[in-house]
This record gives sequence, structure tokens and C-alpha cells, in this order.
Amino acid sequence: MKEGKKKTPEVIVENIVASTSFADKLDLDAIAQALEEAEYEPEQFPGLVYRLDNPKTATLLFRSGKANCTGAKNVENVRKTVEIIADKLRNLGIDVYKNEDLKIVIQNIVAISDLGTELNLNEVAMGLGLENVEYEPEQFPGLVYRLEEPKVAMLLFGSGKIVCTGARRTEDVAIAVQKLADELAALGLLKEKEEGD
Amino acid sequence: MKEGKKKTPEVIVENIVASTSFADKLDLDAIAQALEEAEYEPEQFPGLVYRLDNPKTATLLFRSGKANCTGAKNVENVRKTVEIIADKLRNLGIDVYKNEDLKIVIQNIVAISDLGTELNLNEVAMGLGLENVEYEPEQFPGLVYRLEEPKVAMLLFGSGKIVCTGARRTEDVAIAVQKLADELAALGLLKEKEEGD
DNA sequence: AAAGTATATAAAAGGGTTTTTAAAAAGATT
DNA sequence: AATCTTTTTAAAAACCCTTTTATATACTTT
Repeated sequence: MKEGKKKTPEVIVENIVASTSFADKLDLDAIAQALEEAEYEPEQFPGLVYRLDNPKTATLLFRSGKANCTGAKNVENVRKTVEIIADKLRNLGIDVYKNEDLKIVIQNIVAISDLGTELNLNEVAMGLGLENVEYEPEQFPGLVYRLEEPKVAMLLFGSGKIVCTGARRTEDVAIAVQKLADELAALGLLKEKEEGD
Repeated sequence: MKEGKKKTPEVIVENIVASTSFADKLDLDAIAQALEEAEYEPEQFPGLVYRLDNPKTATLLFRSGKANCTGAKNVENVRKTVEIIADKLRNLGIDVYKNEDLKIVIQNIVAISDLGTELNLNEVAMGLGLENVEYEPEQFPGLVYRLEEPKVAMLLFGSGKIVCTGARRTEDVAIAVQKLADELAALGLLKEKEEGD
């Protein structure tokens, strides 16, 4: 039973933030005019917000032609979102780059995982070192733990659930959660509940 | 008289913006507390404003330890300002880098020059090309002319006076003004007033 | 009439604005 | 009691904020 280490932690991607560029400039006033669903309040924020129902995403378009897509749970849906918006813009007579030139860069991945055991966050805070951790239960029930490699921030909850954010690659989420699990195991803070698989 | 071209346009530096770093972090609240003359309103702006009478400068200090010095008319006064502030901080018991490690980077130079002739800005706008110029006398009396090399913005006034901003080296101001003068001369827009030297 | 305001230019600094998403706990509101 | 909002984390985008300085117009306030 030495090889009891799980292959790779089960991770669920909940949100992807990705950037792209539709053109070298965009006339947001014209777009806001033409697309009724668009939200554009330049006094408040320089980006135009455009929401899609399927995939369920929100994309911010900027005058520079650059854009950020948020809310997708996988890269395919980021791509779909970007191409749907590109088509809408083309239908408006706006010149945008060809689909194959729409380069998508993942900027942030938010994912959850589950350690499978409840955590005593006070013990975890002591174990990981108070200087490496932020834990103020009065303010927020999660304990914040930052990793340098991969560079992510993890929120640990008493339930054993983990939120990981900051990763740019899905595999880094798994690596980060594994590192965390290993550290907690080494500290004897995981109750080793055999979840019967 | 073919070599009537002035060697280098007379330029007066009016303002230098330079950046530096005093430490890897600064406690602005403590500094604001200790230095009564400091202005610090973090809700309004994250930088602490510290003004000196001699040299007459205003320096913005940030939590990151970085700072911007504005108002000096020469680099020596930027250096003086930075060292005076460093000393003040040391006297407060704040740890800052040694003077020789305080690296100063000039970020912007504002300078004036004078073409020696009055300009008809409407003719200048036509001559330089309306697409290369911004001129809305109702809004602002100056004509904006941008150069790519050196990358500066020049404001031309009917009086023949020029404001040049954006340069990082003093010599670039002279180069920019010379380029402008050459272009205007080629267009026959300089009245060649021999100013008797 | 004199002294302010505004208009416009460049540059750095870093915090705010907005969007998304999960976790969970406390508080407010319905 | 059920539903909301707040708290926190990360990330991109591009604007605002503030400081300085000359230039020169119009407009407002003393």
C-alpha cells in the first residue's frame, strides 16, 4: 500500500480568464449602438461588456481591439466565445482579424478540488507557518496559501475543499493541489480518510 | 551664407520627471506622520507627495519604495532632491538604499524653444498634413505635432514658441526642434526673420 | 483689471474602476 | 426561514487619480 498516492488530484475548472485581440482598434461607441445587449459606460469603465448565453461568458472589449473573456470553464468555450463575437462584429461591418489569427492567451484559471478530509485550519495555519499563510476567520472563512511554483493562490476551507487561482495551465492546478496535499500529509494534518475507491 | 543653419536650436528645459527607488518598501503612514509637510491621501492617490523648496521639486513616494521626482530643471537637482529625501528618511530611522545605489532614470523632459518667427498655425496644419497634426484652436491654442524619432510631442504656438515633451534625453529635444524647423522651412512657413546674430 | 479656472502634451508611480468563479461564514433583508 | 450581500483570491484590459512645466486662449471669480 506504499503507492497509495493518488495519481493526480481531481480538479474542476470553474472559470477561465483569457485575453485576445480582435483588431488594432475598435469603435466601442458604434458597437454599443449596434449591439443592444452590450453594456458600455466609459465613465465608469473603459471596456464594453458583452455577455453570451452559450457559452455563458462575459467578454470585455477595449478601444485598442484587445479583449478579455471570462466565465468559460474550458478553452473550447473561450474559442467559441471569441469566434462568435468576431462574427457579430463582422456582421456589423467591423473589420476584425481572421479566426485563425485570433490568438487566445489563458491568463488565469480558477479551479476547485477536495482533499477529502476536513481540515482544522488553525492547525494548518500553524503547520504551514503563520508567515506563509493568511487566515482571519472573522474576515473570511478560507485560509490563503500561496505557492511560488506553480505561482498560484489557494484558499483552504474547513470542509477540505480547495479553491486554486492564478494558474495559467490546468496541469499546474493539479500540481499545486498535490503539493498542498503532500505538505499537509507530511504534517499529519490529513485524516487519511480512505474514501473507499 | 549657405551654412546659415543654426548649429543646434536653443532649448530651455523647464521640467524633468525622473523615477528612482528608495527601498523595497516604504511605510507611507509613518512618513506622513513624521514629516508634517508631506501630503498623503491614500483614498485619493496612493502616492505621498513631498515638496522641497530648494531645489523646487515635488516628489511622489510609493509603498513599493519607488518614487517620482518632478519639477527639477536639470538632472543635478533631481539628484539633490533624491539625496535630500533619502537623508530625511534616514533621519526618521527608515532604511533606504545608499546614495550611490539610488539610480535615477529620466522619464520625461519638458522644454521650450522658439522658432524666431510667428507661425500661421492654419498653414502649418495644412503643410504638415491634417492627418499628422491636431489643431483645434477653439479648444486649445497650440497645434500638436508628434514625432516618431525622437518620440516626442510638440506644441506649436502662433508666437513661434514651441513646447516639446516626451523626450528622455536633452539632445533629443534639440533634434526634434531642428527636425520641425527644417520641415517648416522646406514648406516655406518660416519667415526667415534674420534675428541679427 | 487681476487672478483664478479650464483647455492640451508627456512621463512615472500604484490603487481604484469592471468581469468571472468557486469556497463558507456572518450579516442584512425579505 | 430563505434569500441576498459581504468577505477573499487571481488575471487581463485601459482609463481615472496626482505631480510638474512651459505654451496661450477663453471663461469665471474676485
